Amino acid sequence: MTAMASEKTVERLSLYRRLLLRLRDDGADVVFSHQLCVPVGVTPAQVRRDIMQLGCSGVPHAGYKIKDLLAAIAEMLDAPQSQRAVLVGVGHLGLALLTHFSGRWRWLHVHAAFDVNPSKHGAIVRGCNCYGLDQLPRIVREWRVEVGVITVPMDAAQTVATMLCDAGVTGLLNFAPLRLQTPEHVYVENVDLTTSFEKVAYFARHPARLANNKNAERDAASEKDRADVPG
Amino acid sequence: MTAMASEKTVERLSLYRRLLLRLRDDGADVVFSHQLCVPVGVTPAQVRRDIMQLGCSGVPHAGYKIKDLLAAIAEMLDAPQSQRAVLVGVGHLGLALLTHFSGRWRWLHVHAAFDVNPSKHGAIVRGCNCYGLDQLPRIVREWRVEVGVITVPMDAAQTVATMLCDAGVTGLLNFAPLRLQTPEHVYVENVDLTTSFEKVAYFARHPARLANNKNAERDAASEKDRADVPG
DNA sequence: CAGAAATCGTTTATTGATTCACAATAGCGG
DNA sequence: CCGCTATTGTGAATCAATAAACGATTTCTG
Ligand SMILES: NC(=O)c1ccc[n+]([C@@H]2O[C@H](COP(=O)([O-])OP(=O)(O)OC[C@H]3O[C@@H](n4cnc5c(N)ncnc54)[C@H](O)[C@@H]3O)[C@@H](O)[C@H]2O)c1
Ligand SMILES: NC(=O)c1ccc[n+]([C@@H]2O[C@H](COP(=O)([O-])OP(=O)(O)OC[C@H]3O[C@@H](n4cnc5c(N)ncnc54)[C@H](O)[C@@H]3O)[C@@H](O)[C@H]2O)c1
Repeated sequence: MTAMASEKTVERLSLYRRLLLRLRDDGADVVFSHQLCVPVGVTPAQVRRDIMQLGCSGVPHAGYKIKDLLAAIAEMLDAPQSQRAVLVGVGHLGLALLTHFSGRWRWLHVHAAFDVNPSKHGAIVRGCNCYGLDQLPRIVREWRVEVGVITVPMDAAQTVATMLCDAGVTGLLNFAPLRLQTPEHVYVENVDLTTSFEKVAYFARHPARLANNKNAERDAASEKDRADVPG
Repeated sequence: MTAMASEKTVERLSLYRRLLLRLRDDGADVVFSHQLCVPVGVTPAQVRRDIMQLGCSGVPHAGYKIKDLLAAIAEMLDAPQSQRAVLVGVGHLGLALLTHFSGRWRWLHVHAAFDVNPSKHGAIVRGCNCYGLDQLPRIVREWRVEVGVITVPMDAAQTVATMLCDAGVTGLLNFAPLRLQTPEHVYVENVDLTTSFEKVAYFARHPARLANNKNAERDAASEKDRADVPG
């Protein structure tokens, strides 16, 4: 059915979804491409193209049905049955993530957490226990866990990543400030807060703005997407 | 002197620096482009190009002086004197960030934190106090704070962003799951953990890998950069 | 000292994503 | 029922980022 989406496309779909959910809760049934483009920071054409890739069709003067879009995005992004993740490193950051994400989604469940520190073992948040690292391979294998979240200190990150990959995960969300060496088939998403911080500091100091999602506002406001036929 | 760097370039420079610091601490004096490219996930040519933009020169066969590179990166990324940031929303995530980042850099100081909840007011971490929101405009203005970190719940994020922009910050690091509306001249870096999570889940489910920094390993290993002259 | 090997600097191509442009289409008002 | 307008769908053009290519340069080795 739908072909493989690119990283950028997946990012936008995630944003569209959150926006659509809010619109739906506000009572809207349909939406136009120029409504979606502003908060995501792209042009209406980009939105239409993304929706096309989803396999959805709109109606020229009537827009897209929000229900259809949500269903199509869910089919693309969410696991058909259910998908499990584990988190390793129940420190400041790990605990914040667990608190925030546990039980938030039906289709992606944070199944367990791990830490070397025995004082962290036991129940952490509802539906998620913390174990010693020795339990990791068994639990990941038994529950067919596909996603690993790494929130251990830098020095331990590579070891943990290797354990997770060996145990069979195929996706890693890495918060440690280094690039992990992983097998070819494992997808790694690095959330590098140090880099993000340095980026903001740099651009905050430089008044000349990069294309910073700002141009889209203008585009949508004046709806430049339509051909302004010359002559 | 050095021209404005692109977002991607700044990201790579941040990574180069951390790598170079480790190499230096291990006693190295010089480095080759193919050593830097692997952990950053690019080709040697890209590394050379970045270094060129820094205004540094290497010596064929002898590599680049690590000291020079670090100095050039610091000149590009770090504020000449000192730069201040504030954080708004001392919850799980905010506290994790404060603990991690406070006092970590000479050139970028987390000067203060803010929260609506009075129980959070007072000293949080060494060198960083927490105040009520009413103090925000005054402190940001008086200390010429340039960077604001937003870790409040989604519903409060836009209000906080507006306050910060009005008070004069020119860069925002936003952890709330929405796109902020800000004046033209303010740079916003969104750290969208929900999207990151959904991305990993998606690609973990899809064995066909995207260009995921993996090809660079091969390139560097076999040093394909050199012309393999045909005939 | 000469020739080989490695590495840099830079120009040129490639790639992939985004935007533009506009024909096709459907609602809407008279 | 008929133009009129707003909006979609999509091929072509543009753009930015990356990789390839290769001559120039320097060290190293015999
Ligand atoms: N907290 C932040 O705001 C922040 C910002 C940027 C980067 N990071 C990175 O995120 C990671 C975690 O940061 P943090 O602030 O939560 O650190 P933290 O010290 O609060 O927590 C680390 C946790 O990992 C556990 N741990 C240590 N070694 C382990 C191992 N081998 N296996 C399993 N668990 C182990 C520790 O017991 C601790 O509970 C670090 O790599 C840090 O560089 C954090
Ligand atoms: N914690 C995570 O792992 C995580 C993950 C994804 C996204 N986020 C986002 O990060 C933000 C913070 O998450 P959190 O887990 O730290 O939440 P939290 O509830 O633990 O902390 C929020 C803090 O903000 C304060 N606050 C509320 N309204 C405020 C206002 N108007 N002005 C100043 N302070 C205010 C609260 O008192 C609280 O201390 C949220 O937007 C959340 O969606 C967090």
